[in-house]
Amino acid sequence: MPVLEWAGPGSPDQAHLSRIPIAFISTGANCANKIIKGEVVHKGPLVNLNANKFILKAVIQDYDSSYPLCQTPSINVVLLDALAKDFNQAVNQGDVVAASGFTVGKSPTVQKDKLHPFNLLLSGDACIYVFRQTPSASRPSAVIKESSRLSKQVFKRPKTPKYTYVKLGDLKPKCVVNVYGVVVFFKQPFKSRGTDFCSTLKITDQSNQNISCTIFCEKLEDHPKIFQNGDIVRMHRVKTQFYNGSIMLVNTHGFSVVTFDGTVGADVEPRTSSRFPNLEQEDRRTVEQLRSWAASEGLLPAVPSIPLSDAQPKAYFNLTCQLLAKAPVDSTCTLLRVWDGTRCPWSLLNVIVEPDVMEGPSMFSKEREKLIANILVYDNHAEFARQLKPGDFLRIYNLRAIPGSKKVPGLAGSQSAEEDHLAFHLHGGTAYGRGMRVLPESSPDVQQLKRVIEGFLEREDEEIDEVNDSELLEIACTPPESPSVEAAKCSAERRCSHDVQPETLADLKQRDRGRVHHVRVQLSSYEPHRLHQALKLYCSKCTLMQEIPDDEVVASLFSEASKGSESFSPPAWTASGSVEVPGDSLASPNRTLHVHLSSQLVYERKSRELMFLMGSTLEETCRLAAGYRHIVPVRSRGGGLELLDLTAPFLFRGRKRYYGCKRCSQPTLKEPNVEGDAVMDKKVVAEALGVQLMQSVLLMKLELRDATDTLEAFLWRDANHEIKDFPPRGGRPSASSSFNKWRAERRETQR
DNA sequence: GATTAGGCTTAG
Repeated sequence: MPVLEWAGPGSPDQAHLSRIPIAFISTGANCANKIIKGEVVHKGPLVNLNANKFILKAVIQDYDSSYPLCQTPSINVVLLDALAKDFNQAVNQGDVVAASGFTVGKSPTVQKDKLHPFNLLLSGDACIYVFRQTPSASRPSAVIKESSRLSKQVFKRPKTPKYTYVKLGDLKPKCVVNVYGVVVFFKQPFKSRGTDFCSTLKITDQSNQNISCTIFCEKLEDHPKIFQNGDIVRMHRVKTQFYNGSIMLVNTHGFSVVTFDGTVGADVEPRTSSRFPNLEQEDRRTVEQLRSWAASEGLLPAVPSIPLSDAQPKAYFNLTCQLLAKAPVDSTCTLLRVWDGTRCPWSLLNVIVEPDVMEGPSMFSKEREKLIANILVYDNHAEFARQLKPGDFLRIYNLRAIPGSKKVPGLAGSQSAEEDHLAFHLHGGTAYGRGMRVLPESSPDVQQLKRVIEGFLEREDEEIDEVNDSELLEIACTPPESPSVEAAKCSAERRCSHDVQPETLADLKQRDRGRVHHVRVQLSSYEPHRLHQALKLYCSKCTLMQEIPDDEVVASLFSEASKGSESFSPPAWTASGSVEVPGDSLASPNRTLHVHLSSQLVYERKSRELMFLMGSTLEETCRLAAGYRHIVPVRSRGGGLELLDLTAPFLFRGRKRYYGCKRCSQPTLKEPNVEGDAVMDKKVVAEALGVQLMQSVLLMKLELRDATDTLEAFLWRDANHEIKDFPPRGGRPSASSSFNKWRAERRETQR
């Protein structure tokens, strides 16, 4: 029996089913023709046991406001198979449901969860009715609206549950409550040692009690969205506990939180991930009362953060800024290049990283560089920084300005920071709320920041125009071969010096191919917009151009290759061994990593030169690549070993990856010839493996236009660097595929 | 399926 929607007037307890309060449920009670009704305060994941066998656990809290909230009975509900699947699709946490046709069993978890001593089992003929708050807007497609059983019944829209809030001075131990409070201390969510993220905050209200709260949630979006002290939080279903002699709050089943700006007079805009934040007029009143009380107590800081122009040496401060670019420095440190439109009066530390590891522009105009602060973020924050994108607006908490730092890490390890320079560090750890968060564009502080930045950009544009004009004038006035009066007059053009007559695009297209042309055109578009996306793989043998595969694709090829558990015998020239890698869950069981080394190299004590690796993930391969000169991933197939699909790199060398051409390679597993003093390199390995090595090249596609026609042009040449394990995200394939098409046509016309 | 943290500066 599927999950049925329950909408319209009436309620199931008026039908042939009579409602039984959750408190009365027991194995002795007659539950035939009984219905229970309540709110889903917890919805567990849908677990697939095997083919078409599913289980889902939920907790339903009695839908009866006559109980004090901390005594309202809740019961575990176990749903099986089709019903579990339908429930998973159609019901959300917070929905009100009714259930019939259930059986009652003893709850095996009563000692731990302190919920109802019995649980409900729903399968087969059992039925769940869902009440929808906004039936037209959010009806899930899986929900079947009417059925023979439902059509006879008329249901009543229940009243929205009315929440009561306990003042922080009235908290009693071991109760589940709803509270409001003004934030006086907070930490952004950080990864706990368990499975969840943890938020720590301290709140207060008119009763002048400071109450510590700890929130554990797996998902970041379920955590309170606190931007600064003075923000107001409303929390539903937190439980009170005694710790160190005082009462504190921890979230419990059905927890939800809404945060509001604490500024008197600001809009009462809820910050929440909940689709139905359930905001009543009374909530607005409460927020406004707390705001004016907090203002009178001086709880809202005068400024949310300090601009770069006011940064003082040795001080810790909060910074609101925009991320312009970022780059990993080493495994524990990431560089964030940020600005807030103001200029720090101290000269700032310059951190040098390779341009190709920089995400975002690697250079800015001279004027803008003066406003950019380099921030080194460490440890847990470097990990968080991975998910940031250039353009994001950030608030960085407890940032430290360090004067005259002597050393900076990574590539610049030997680079000494000059005296009197100011370095910005976000140290590891969360002490004093240290951390960062992305602010939404709608936030008033971001709006203010954008105004300052836009003011700078406008001035910069004007200055660039002036610079360009004068540069062009200089070029135009410098006589090339034959100075002409006309060239000197025309200051807005660059001229080339060769003597091929310009022609129109329409004419050019009529001409035979293979000639050199000279055109005067406008650039109407180009791609890619980021240099790293211009990096492609190119086979010099067959001229195939292809995109660097996405890390996700490569990772899936590795995981696919590690699944095969066929028996195999490694080539006779190898020395082999294996390692058991413990799996971290049922879904990822133990794996075996097989390592094959060349016996010859082992004999010559050069075992770190080359390793054939089988059963590893992409991540493990990258990690091992730090300790081996060459790593070749392999898989078992047909009783032997073979290379992975050539979409994946066939060779890892340190952070560099090498790819083979799918068309031109004839992969085989042979021992590379490294006799005597021969040096092993990518070419030796590729040759032994029958792989046609692909080169890395830069390719840009330009869309040219003049009055007569348009034309695609390719700009390409050898890339001066090799492919490293930075993610080639967002590279659009169109440039390489249209390049391939062009080459194919060109070959056709040359025949 | 319980556990996580329980503010209070890194030491680059």
